[in-house]
Amino acid sequence: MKSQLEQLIQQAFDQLINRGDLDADFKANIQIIASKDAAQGDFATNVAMLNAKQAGMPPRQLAELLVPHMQDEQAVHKIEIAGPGFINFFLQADVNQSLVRKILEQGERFGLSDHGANKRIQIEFVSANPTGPLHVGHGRGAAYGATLANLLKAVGYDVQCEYYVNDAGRQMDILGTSVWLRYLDLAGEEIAFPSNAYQGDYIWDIAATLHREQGDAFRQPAVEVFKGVHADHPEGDKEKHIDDLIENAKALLGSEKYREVFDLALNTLVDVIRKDLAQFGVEFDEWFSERQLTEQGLVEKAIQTLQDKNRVYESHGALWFKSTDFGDEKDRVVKRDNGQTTYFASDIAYHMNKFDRGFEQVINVWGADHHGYIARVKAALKAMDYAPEKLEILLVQFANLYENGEKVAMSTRSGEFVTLRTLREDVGSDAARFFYVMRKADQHMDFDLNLAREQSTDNPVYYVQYAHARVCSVEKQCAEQNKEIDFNQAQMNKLENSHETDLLKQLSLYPDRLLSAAQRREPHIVINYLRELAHMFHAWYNAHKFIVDDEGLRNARIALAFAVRQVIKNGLLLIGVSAPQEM
RNA sequence: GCGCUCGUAGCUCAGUUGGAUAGAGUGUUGGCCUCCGAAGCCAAAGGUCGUGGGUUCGACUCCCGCCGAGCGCGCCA
Repeated sequence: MKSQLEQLIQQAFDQLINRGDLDADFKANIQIIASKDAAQGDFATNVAMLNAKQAGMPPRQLAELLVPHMQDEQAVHKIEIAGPGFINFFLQADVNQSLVRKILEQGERFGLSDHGANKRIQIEFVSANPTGPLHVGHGRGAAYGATLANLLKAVGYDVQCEYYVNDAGRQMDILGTSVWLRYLDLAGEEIAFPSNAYQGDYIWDIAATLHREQGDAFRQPAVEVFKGVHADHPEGDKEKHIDDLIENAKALLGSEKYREVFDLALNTLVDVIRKDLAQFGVEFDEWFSERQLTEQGLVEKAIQTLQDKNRVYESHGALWFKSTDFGDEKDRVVKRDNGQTTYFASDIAYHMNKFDRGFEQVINVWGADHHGYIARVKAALKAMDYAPEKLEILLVQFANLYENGEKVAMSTRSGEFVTLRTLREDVGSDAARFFYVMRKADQHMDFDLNLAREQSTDNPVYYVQYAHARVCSVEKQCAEQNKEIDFNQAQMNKLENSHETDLLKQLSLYPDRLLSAAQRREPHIVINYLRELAHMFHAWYNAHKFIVDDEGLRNARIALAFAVRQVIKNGLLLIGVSAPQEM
């Protein structure tokens, strides 16, 4: 409807230009909004004000000139000029009535569009280090990313979901060594477990697997393991302590066995993460390995490319990328003085690789604590002559958990964190997905556990789901009362009370809201829409009986109720929440 | 100190990218089941949109200062 009105307005401007009322090079700026108040029609435009200056006349005068040229649109019943120069459109009543049939025909396809023109777009999200199970902070990124991916698919993009597995680097060495130390403990060695190692119980589990499958094959005497190792905290430096242990582990085990322990830990955790996400309704098309970048020489290639373009220099034995030339606040090391490439170097190679794989648009969903990296990654792309605007970095703020009015304290390293699994088992997948996406992603949010758990009126998830279940219940009632549902008998023009016209209008807005949510990367728009729709439905349900004797009215109302149910289901599906028949 | 994000009802948050009288949920108060599911509905009350300037027909929205909050500023990942 909006685009039809847009055309109508453009035509009116064209005619004014033809008549000479406006200059030939006049370019109209057109905006249309859905009116909030029924007194202001169904849609309104502010074109008269927006273009008044360019037209060289007051807004109201421009509006008076435009309106006579907007008469030949069937769907429009009445056009009014109001206030400082708003033009309000009142639609014919039957415009939205025919919409109900359209929704019922299109079913799950209602609301979808081909706006994205099948453009290839990649969205990378979660990408948590596989050093432990996912926690509730990752959950928000997972829910947000998955919903955004669904939205982009819904409006016609060819979407690929990717998880970047950080399976290289020091953190992973700490993980492998943590497992090995626990294993040594199980094998009977006296082990003082480092304060900086991973403390969680899952480390014990992996160690136990290793011990069960390999017996003492990986055992080394504790004296050797701790030989020449710096003291741990608080007497010494915990970072040096763990680094020394890693060195000893590599030396004592040899590269092959070390890799075995490392891979066991890695694979176990990636598997745990994958299953966690799957049970949360989040699936990835690709699990992209960081290690693979190094092994295939892509990191070296990236650095070489920068070198060829003269974007790097040496200083203090390290290799620096001159990112300040591209908007970063300081230059960054890509290769350390010990010859190792940095995480940032991998990231450059990774992003090059994304575009080399042919994606026209790339989206990264990052935790907000990473916002400092945006400038340097974009700088790298610029330096490589890739278009930095094709990389979109969306930030997700952390969610603070609240229970009984108190903030739940969390810290990853100490092992005191609430896992995503725990949350899901606690409040349920539906509530978790709904709550995470309910708030704008770049805002801090308070996640109220008590509320999410609650199966009551307070909980907005149930509120929306309940509307869906209620319609299902009406359908059942019809069967029980032997009232056959026959939409051919429906007299849609009998839907004339304000609840019904409000609902019809709300339904008509769905495709537009979906598009807007996708374009703005703001899935919470869909949730707000569904809450509004559910509220209008509940109000209607309370005010009017659907199963009435008048066959024409009864079928019309049931048709409308079914349309509402369909749209609620479609919307819930997008955010990964179920639409139950009963609850 | 510098940078990023933010400040809207007692609380949690929206506000259609600058539009008409700033909204919803929750909480408080009071109503609505002989009726298709009360996990619902209706009503009241609650605001100097942190603050002071600026831009214009028009500002919660854009610009600047100040106050306050969170995050980031490694040859870690």
